[in-house]
Amino acid sequence: MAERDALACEHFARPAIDVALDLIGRTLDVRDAETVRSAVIVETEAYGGVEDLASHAAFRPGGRAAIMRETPGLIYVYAAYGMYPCLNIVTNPEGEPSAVLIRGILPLEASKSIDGPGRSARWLGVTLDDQGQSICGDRFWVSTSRVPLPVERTRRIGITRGVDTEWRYVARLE
DNA sequence: CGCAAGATTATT
DNA sequence: ATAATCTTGCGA
Repeated sequence: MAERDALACEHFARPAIDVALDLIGRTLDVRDAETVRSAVIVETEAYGGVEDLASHAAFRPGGRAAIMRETPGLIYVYAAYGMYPCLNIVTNPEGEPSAVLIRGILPLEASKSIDGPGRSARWLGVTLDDQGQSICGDRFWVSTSRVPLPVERTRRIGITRGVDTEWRYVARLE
C-alpha cells in the first residue's frame, strides 16, 4: 500500500490559533467501511486557553470536553444542542486545554462548500463515537499538502462569551 | 433530583 | 422567529 499523505500527530502540538490557520486549505480525509471522504478545510475556529470563556474547557470542563486536556491530535466530538455532532481536533500547546473546530469544508467531489460545523461533520460521517480517535490514524488524517487560499480572520460565530477575540478563519472562495 | 444554557440547524 | 433535543453543571 502506498504511503499515505498524512500529517503526523505532533503537527497539532501547537497553539490552537496557529493550527486553526494552518488547517485552512488542507484536505481532511475520513475513512468509512466502504469509502473515504475527502474535503478541503475552508473554515475553522480555535478554542481554549485559560482566558477563553467560550471554550468548553472553561465552562463545561467535565465529560467529553475533558479530552481537550489530553494528547494533541485526538478527536473531540460534542453534540451541539444535543442534536448535531461537531468535529474538533485537540491541539495542546503546554497543558492548556484547547482544540480547533471544523466549521466549513469543500468536498472534493462537490462544487459547493458546506457551511457550519454540524453540516460539515454530518457530511464526513462523524459521530459521537469518534470521540478519542486520532487525527493521524486509520480513520482520520489530514494532508501534508495545502492549497493556497486567501484567508480572512474574524470573530467566532454562535457564541455569547469570548466574542471579542478573532479566532475564526475562513477561506475566501471564488 | 430538577432546571437552565448551549461552539446548531431546519422549518415556519 | 422558533422548535427540536440532550449533555453538563449547579442548586435544592
